[in-house]
Amino acid sequence: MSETATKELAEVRWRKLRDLVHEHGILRVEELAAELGVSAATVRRDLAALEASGELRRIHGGAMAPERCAAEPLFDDKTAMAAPEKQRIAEAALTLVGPRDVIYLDGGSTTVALARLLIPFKQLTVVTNSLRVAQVFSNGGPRMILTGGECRLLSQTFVGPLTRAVLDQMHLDIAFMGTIGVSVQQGMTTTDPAEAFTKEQAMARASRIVLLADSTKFGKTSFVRFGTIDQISTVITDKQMPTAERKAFQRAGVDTILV
Amino acid sequence: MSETATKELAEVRWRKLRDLVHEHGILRVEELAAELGVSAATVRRDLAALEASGELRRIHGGAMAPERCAAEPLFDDKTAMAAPEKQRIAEAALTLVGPRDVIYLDGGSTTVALARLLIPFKQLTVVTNSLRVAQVFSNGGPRMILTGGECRLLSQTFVGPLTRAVLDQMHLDIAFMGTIGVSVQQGMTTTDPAEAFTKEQAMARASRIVLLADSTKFGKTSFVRFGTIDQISTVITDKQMPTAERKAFQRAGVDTILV
DNA sequence: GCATAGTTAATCAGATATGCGCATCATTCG
DNA sequence: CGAATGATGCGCATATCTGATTAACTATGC
Repeated sequence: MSETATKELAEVRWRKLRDLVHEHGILRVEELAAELGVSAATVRRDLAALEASGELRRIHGGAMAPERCAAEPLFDDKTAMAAPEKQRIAEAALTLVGPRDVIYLDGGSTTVALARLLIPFKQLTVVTNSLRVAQVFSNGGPRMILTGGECRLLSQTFVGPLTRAVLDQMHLDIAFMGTIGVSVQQGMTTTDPAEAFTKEQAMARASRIVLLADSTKFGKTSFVRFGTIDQISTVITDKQMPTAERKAFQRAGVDTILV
Repeated sequence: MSETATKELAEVRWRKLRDLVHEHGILRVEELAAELGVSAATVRRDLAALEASGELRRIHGGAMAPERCAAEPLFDDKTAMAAPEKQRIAEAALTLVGPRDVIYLDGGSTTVALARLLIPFKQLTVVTNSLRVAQVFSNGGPRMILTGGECRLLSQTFVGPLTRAVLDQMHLDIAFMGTIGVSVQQGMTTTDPAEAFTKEQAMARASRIVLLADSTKFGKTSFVRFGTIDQISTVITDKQMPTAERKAFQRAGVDTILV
């Protein structure tokens, strides 16, 4: 309630911070510190808070506006440097695939890693809505079927009602799904309704649903739900998966593979 | 107050890297290092990360854009063959497109050339069954809808019955078609029945059908017919088009554009 | 088939950024 | 007035990034 104008309130600084990052797209910590007249430590604390509420994205040395990375062909919310976990998750996923299965590969960098491992298995049939996955197989590999639909640039996937017409006609042995967030209460969530619709279509056609999600995805909730955890047959993640979530998944009867 | 004294953030460098590779198609590590002002080791690390997320492909000595790395010999041979004519044909085709049209781009190198010209026209809707066309627009461009279907490696297109479900639901202002051969007697022919089926589906939905074919295609006949010349509204070709065919097309009421 | 040149992966050292604990300062409330 | 609460800044330990060096690998020529 007090109006001491000597030092601006934290809320005011946060607002400025949001605007600065929004305007410049990308800024380093020291620039923000100089602009706001506070120390780098404070800026880091602020950035941590704002990242937790999803208003920006922290990167080494600074911060980025989330819509800036949306404009770029970044199709994963996390930095590409988190690759080793994704690679191990993909390798574990490979063991679930039978030699002549029909499998679905959702969009996301983890499924791209899996796709690369699948190139030698020519007897497989891979259904996907991901342009990146299609590129992986464009030199040869399994039989590939693309769902079609409208291209969503951010995720490099084809989504929307048109997808349904294709997916309706097929049966899938395993659907390997990615997600933005997954939690016990909210299930699996993603940012785009059309994306969620297409994910639902694929999962509805699959005998088994396997969620590929590194541990940072757990407890997160995005905008649109596309499934609940009891739909999941198996989840493959890394050892940093929170213990609480782990127990909840066990209770829900979900096989959990930690890599 | 802006100074370039501080080193740019890694994210900025990645963005430049993506743009450079997409622009040049293929680049050496040392060229990238010089352009970005960092060491070759850093470039290699960046390339590894970007490859892991499928945004480019590494090759010995450098990196390639994904749309060029799928070096299907036949497809690229066709690209190299008569490239200047194809470019001029594409430029002529561009003049037929209205600002908010819904157009179909068939597979083939000429349609890829046209697609490149269409990138600035964000208000267009482009429907295609060509992976190459999809890759052209993957960094932004018109609204893009991919038909889906089974991937035919040789032509890098998606074909077959599944395509029908998607195409059935839409209307196209102009369908820009490629072909293997076209003759007055046999009409337009191609090598693959599934490919032909998909071409028929697209043409059936289009108000106008524009054939993009360099002069070497005339008089040739391939395996499967997918249309007759009286279905064609306009044909765009080069000045070496045989005179006999030219007259026959005129008699059939086909507009002929020679470039 | 071997040798050579060029390229890459692995490793280490230096620089920079980050997270955490603690001290300081301001504000609030008893 | 004094203690409690909370925000801020500083210093240090840790983590991450970058560049250089070297060994292993690959492609090409002979």
